[in-house]
Amino acid sequence: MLDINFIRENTDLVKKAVLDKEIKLDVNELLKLDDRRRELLGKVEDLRAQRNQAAKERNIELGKKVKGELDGLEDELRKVEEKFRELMLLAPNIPAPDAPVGKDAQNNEVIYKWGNKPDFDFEVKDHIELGKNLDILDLEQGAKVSGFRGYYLKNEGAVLHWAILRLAMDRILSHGFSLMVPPTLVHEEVLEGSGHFPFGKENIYQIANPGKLDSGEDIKKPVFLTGTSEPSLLAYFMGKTLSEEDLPVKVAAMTQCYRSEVGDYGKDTRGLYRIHEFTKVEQVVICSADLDESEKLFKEMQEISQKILEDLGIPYQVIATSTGDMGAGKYRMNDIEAWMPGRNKYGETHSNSNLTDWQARRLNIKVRYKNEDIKYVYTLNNTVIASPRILIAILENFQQKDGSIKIPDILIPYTGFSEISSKH
RNA sequence: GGAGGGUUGGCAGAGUGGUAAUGCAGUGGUUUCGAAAACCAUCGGGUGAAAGCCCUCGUAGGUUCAAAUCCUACACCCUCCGCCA
Repeated sequence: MLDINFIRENTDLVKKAVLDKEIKLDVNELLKLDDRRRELLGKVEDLRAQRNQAAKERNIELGKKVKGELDGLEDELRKVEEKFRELMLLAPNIPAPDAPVGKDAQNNEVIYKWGNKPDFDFEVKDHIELGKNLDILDLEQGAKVSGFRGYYLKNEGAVLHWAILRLAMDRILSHGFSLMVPPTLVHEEVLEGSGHFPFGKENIYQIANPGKLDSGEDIKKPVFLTGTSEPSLLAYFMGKTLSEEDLPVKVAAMTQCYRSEVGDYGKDTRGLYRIHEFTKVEQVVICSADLDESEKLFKEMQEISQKILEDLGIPYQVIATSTGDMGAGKYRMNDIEAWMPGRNKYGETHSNSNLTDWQARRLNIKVRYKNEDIKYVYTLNNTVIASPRILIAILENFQQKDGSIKIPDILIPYTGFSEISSKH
């Protein structure tokens, strides 16, 4: 969410952001609605002041007269405010001045490359074939049990999954992030707060049977499965005013993530790349309302993710996402793409975002400074590791001629084995 | 499954129909070599240059000229009994 005063004073900037991010919002309509809202609010507050005065004076006659005028206006105000809020939820954050402008991923810019792509002197297999041959991945049974995009990891495959997640957990703990186990079933306002609603609503699963009340009545408030732990980590702080010395808040969680992928029919239909549920270690930072500090923390998180890939020995590139690809709430977003030989291209494995105060306004998270100033905090979030997608890169980059997989040294303490070869 | 009690600012806590006491903590200041103590101011949110005005007593409805207070529904917390692990 943006400050309505900011929208009034920087209308052109907001209109440009709406255009660059391809948001369906008529800024003029929003401003007109705000005019009407202010007008009504003024009248209503005036009448309320009269009513309060009448009550103080026990002036029942005046009170009755005021009530008559107030009822209709309050009703209209409620309707106008509801519509106003709807449009406000669509107003996008202003992207960073150096973010590439463009409507989609075509306009993303590669800003950094690391590592040498492996040079195979044999025919490269993809993770599907490797996984099947080594008996560590079963997509057929996954589909039978869970439907399209279902999977089983087995044997060393399952161990490898948890090994890399444990490595990621150790990394964030050593960087001073505190661990949470947050809900993955959340209410609508949590996803609205993070900005996943209304924009990405179709990618979120809703629970069909949210349960019953003590009285035996069905629960009516909808419940959703989160696609990342970011919303619930942030929502822990919603409605709170933090103290300056509490910042920056650095929290992280490892949760199962659920995505319906309804907007991506026919995309990446094979293997572990695009699946309905996966496990992710995610980090969230809440910091002072200071752009420089948030950019510093953004960089810090970026380095944690890059270092993990470097320690694993996986070639990658860092992408500055374009305005159209970054999402409405974001000021800046960098993706990391890991080299995936089976696809013969880079595939997105990480995403790091700075949302400045856009989420904080929705979630009402503030900071009180020593001098008593109160401001909305800035929020950031970053992928530390997401598995099994990252396994694609590991299996495919470290495959050997005989079809075995060499495990990166850094992972051996977590796996307990240094290679996966077919012996089942 | 049954029976009670409760929810008011960061915390404690008054307020049972007339528009939110008070204390502690916090912040700024006076004093001090410095601190403590004391004293003064400030001390829920919004708007505003300020005065002021509006909002706010778990949430949502309702009754009333007027609701923290009365009514209805719901949420959450606590205690006890039962059951289960």
